Amino acid sequence: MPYSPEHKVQTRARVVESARRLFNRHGFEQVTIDQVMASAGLTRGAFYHHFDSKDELYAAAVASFTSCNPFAVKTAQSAEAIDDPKQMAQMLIDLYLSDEVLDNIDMHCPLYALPSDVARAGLEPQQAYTDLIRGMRHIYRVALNGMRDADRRADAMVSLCVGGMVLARTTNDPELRRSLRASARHQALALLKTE
Amino acid sequence: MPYSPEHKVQTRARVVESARRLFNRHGFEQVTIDQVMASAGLTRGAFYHHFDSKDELYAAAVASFTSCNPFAVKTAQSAEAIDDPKQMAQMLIDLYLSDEVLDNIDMHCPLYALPSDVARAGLEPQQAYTDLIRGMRHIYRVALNGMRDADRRADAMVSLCVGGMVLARTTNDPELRRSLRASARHQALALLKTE
DNA sequence: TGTACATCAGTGAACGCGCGTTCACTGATGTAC
DNA sequence: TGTACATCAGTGAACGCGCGTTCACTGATGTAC
Repeated sequence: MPYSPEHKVQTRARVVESARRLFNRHGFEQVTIDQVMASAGLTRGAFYHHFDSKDELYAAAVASFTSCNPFAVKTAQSAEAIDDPKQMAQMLIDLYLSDEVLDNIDMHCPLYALPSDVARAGLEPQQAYTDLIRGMRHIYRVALNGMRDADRRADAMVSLCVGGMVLARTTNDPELRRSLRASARHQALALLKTE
Repeated sequence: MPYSPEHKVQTRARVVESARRLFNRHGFEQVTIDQVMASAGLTRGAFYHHFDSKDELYAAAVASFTSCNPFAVKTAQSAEAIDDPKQMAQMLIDLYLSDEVLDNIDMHCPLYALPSDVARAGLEPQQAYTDLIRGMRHIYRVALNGMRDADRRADAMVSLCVGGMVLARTTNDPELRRSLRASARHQALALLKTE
């Protein structure tokens, strides 16, 4: 029994994490297996000891979005236990649309990092995205609990956050990048607070 | 002087239109020159009589977004002349987030059809996107003319429309697709109407 | 404790296909006479 | 009006590179004795 049983598991996790980062930055199709393996400190050939195909790597990377994404469902699950869900939602909105996150691609949420890639991809990535969206919405629903139109407002807050960041990433005009996110943030916070 | 002078111009336009449609549907990198030319009723070799490279085709296709996009700047330019800008904005919101448009990929606005592609692309596509965003925002600004927070609200309306459609395209859950767009629509209309 | 062994993660050369690009050619068209 | 010609849009075979995948191998590791 060569190598400890966790050895392979850890290596695989390292490969998936490299893939997740590279996919987030460059998109699925633009990233090669060589790049992923090199980024994990390995060479091409080892890849097929861990995955049957590149498609299987998509699935694994996308599955890891849920747990790796800094804004993800994890947070959603503990949202109800937190002292002040409203304050938590406010922090999430501020962080999500912040300069700090926009300027650091590795922190980008997959929801705006590769939406058109996922729209064209298979069922598994779309399922993972569905979970992400529901998780984010859940945080806002908890924060709005009992208020008028809570569900509808939570939906709109998700669209505002993701829409603001998607658009900011597609334009090279600094003022437009700033303005869109500031307005999305302001409106999302207004939906959180009024009445 | 073989062929009429417009012959080449028309052929080129046909190629660009094929490219625009295919890019909108599959993304930049997933579409081959063979596909574009076949879709325009030509063969591979003719491509290089019209373009120096595939990159030049991106630029041409993206430049054509502005004029071809069913929601684009064209409309924006005439918005001020229209009888009721508010009604026009409402129609745009309803159409933009409608089932009819979601179910017909060729009608999809590039803003949500290939945002992550453009975020990774060069300056020209991003410039074309900047124009599209400004054009859409302009319609809403005109509609909100004189109202409190008009600019901020117009920004938020753009993020809501694009965000709602981006998210709807990434999930395969019918109820989530419906809910996100309905809420975005409701909230955008509320921003248009209140006070 | 030390040594031979079995296992299997990792290596890197090789293969084959697809796609962007090139190029020698064909043939449809407008013009000159 | 009819015919020879020049032009150049369009053709399709060929090239070369990159990338996903395969495969025979190497060598690091834990185990048995």
